[in-house]
Amino acid sequence: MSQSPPANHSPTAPNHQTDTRQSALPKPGARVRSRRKEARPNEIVAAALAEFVDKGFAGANVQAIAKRAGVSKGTVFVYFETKQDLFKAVVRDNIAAPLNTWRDVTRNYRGSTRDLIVQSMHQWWTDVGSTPAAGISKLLMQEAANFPELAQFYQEEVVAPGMSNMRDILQRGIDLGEFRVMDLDITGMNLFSPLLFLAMWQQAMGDKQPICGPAIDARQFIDNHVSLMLDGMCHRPAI
Amino acid sequence: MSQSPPANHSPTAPNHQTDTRQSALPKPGARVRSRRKEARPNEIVAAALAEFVDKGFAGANVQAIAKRAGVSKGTVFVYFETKQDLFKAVVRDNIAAPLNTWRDVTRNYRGSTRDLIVQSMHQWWTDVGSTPAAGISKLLMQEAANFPELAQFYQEEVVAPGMSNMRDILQRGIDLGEFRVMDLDITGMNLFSPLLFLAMWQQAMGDKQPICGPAIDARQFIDNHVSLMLDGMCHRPAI
DNA sequence: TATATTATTGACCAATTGGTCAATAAACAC
DNA sequence: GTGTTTATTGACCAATTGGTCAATAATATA
Repeated sequence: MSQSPPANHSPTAPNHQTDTRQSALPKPGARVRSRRKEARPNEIVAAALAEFVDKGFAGANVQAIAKRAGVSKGTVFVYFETKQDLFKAVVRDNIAAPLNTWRDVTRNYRGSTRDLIVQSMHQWWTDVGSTPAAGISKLLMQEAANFPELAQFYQEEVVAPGMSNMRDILQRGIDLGEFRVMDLDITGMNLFSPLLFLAMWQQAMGDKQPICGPAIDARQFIDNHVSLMLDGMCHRPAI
Repeated sequence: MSQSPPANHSPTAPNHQTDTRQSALPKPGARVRSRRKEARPNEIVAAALAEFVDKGFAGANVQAIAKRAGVSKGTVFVYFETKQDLFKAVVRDNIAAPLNTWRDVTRNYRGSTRDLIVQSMHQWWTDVGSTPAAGISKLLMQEAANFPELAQFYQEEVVAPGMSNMRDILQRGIDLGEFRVMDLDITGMNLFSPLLFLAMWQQAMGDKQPICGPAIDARQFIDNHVSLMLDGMCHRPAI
């Protein structure tokens, strides 16, 4: 039996939990063939993220991914059985990390819920919305129908916890007497979706004039949005 | 020179302005070959919309599009020079119509701006957000980078007019003394993006539990959102 | 240094698919 | 009917590409 090469990957899902976003590509100067078994998966996943976000699943070219990772196409298939597996790894690896750090902001926060919301949103923008990881959202929006299991994974691992976090924040505001009572789920979506939309939009349009004229400034956008959502657009009598 | 077949298409852009969304597919019963020169482009565009929205540009299969349209692959290439041309036609044809009818609501409206906003948003949801045409947004979000000219077209023909309409509405509210002064562009985006997001989300996730648990009801979503944006989440003293 | 191990490679294969075109069948003119 | 026109077709081509695997070069070991 030709039980040939490294066969690193456990049957389905290799677990390289590392945040791939800033993993360096291999030094280009070196010998023609370099051996970097440990580092390979992350390098490949990082390269694949860029390619997939750029071209979508079907449009992405494995050879191009390999090139970005400084590796031959064969190597890619050593570490990932199929293009689909690679895609799944990309999604999985880029989803977990940011969310957890984001949720930590909510717990043991001392100030007003208004400030919590503002800070939490800025935090999210810094950690996710403005990073390549935001491309995952754009990507999944397109590919969800073709990868139902990934869609469900995303649902469970990102959407549900995210919504839960939003609910916690809103409930906190209600409990502290800051907010009036409202539907937590829908309000959470109303509150958060503009941010998500902006992130996806900027992923899609890049530096091309986003929405209109000058580029949207995320900080201004968030501050304005929170101000509207909390105080409303209508005139308010001075209290 | 073999100047062979129909050569219907003007060099670049055939102008079939019809709304393709409900154009019927050809009757399946009939002869094997039927000749329907006039109807073909719309049928093909309609079929292509579904396929492109489903699979994305690269993932879409021309043969599958042809099959959906009840036509052979060759016929598709009679009416559209390349797959890219077909894609452009799909985007162009599904963009123009809805927006105009939407803007008409704004002009000569008599009631309060609050009601105008509510009605306008429900209108948009009925005419666009809940229809297959909303898939175009999802589609462009993914393909914009690969079709810069289409992105610009979308920008000019949809985004800019849409934003302009939002500005008009907000300005109306300010002029009538209903709203406080605010940044029209950013507020317009804040106000509208949740709807766009919901439309794209439902396009992506279909009937799979959207966002959380039970399916989001668009009407409730819109009403809640408007209520928040106008009155705010914070307690208001009774006026 | 000599030998064994294994990560990496690139030539190769098979399947897919965008696109072509001569043949054909439907409509039309008479 | 007969002949002409033309919309439609499906076999076909060439290029692309996901995936394979024996050969190879980098280590590890002795």
